[in-house]
Amino acid sequence: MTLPHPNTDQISLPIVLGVLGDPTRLAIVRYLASKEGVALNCSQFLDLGSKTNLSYHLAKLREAGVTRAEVVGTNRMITLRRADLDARFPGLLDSVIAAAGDDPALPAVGGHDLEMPA
Amino acid sequence: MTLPHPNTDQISLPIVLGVLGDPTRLAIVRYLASKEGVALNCSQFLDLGSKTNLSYHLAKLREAGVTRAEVVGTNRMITLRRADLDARFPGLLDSVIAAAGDDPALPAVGGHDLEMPA
DNA sequence: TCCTTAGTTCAAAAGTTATTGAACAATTGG
DNA sequence: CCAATTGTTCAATAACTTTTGAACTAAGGA
Repeated sequence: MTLPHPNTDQISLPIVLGVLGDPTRLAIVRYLASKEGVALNCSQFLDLGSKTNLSYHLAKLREAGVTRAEVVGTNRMITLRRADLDARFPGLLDSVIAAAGDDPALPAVGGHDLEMPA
Repeated sequence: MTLPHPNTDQISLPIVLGVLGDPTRLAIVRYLASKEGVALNCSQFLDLGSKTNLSYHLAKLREAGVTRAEVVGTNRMITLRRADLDARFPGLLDSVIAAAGDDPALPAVGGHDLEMPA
């Protein structure tokens, strides 16, 4: 009952960039980064799309090696693979997240501000 | 006879990431970065695809704001918009180029090594 | 056991992107 | 002017991506 993830050395730059080049997925990553250390389940992201659609986007992120999904009961607890991404592409994730933080055109999760925890 | 380019403030993060999430375009950017300061014309990239196909990819890069194309006679002299990208997304281009430099799976231009000028 | 919750899978539809060749335009040099 | 060079545009096609709803699985609680 574990989901498939690429090893760190299998993470591919063009695939990661392509996966992040979608506003919904960028919003997911941005939100995960703002809640680093906290594992979130899929329903936290329902603002960004339908359940089916999120399942699709979260699978893309997982298969690209951007996120990790752990099965806990009926939940998938999702985290950013920050250490793996930093090891493979130093500075990339930070600059993407910083750039995304400045962008008012990107969708956001919840009504809640990204900086303040609920 | 000038080609359309976005202003610096119109450069969009998801569009830039999406555009860089293609091996051919990543190779173009990597090669431009290795020849920074030098303006290249399209035929320098013919290793990466047909003339038509390169015209397509170079247009994508230009429209995303990643490159600048200046019309000089029948040539388009192409440069990286490094200063604009650095201003808009600090650190992003550097980390992408550094990561791409490590990746043996990416296509390369010419037989020539990226580090040594011809 | 039955119901609910969480999420996946499947197939279809819609939309987008990449690649190709043929035709075209603009400039340069003879 | 004529031909060569450089690159674009167009239409077609192929391939991929995104989105949807309906059906499904698996775990947990009453």
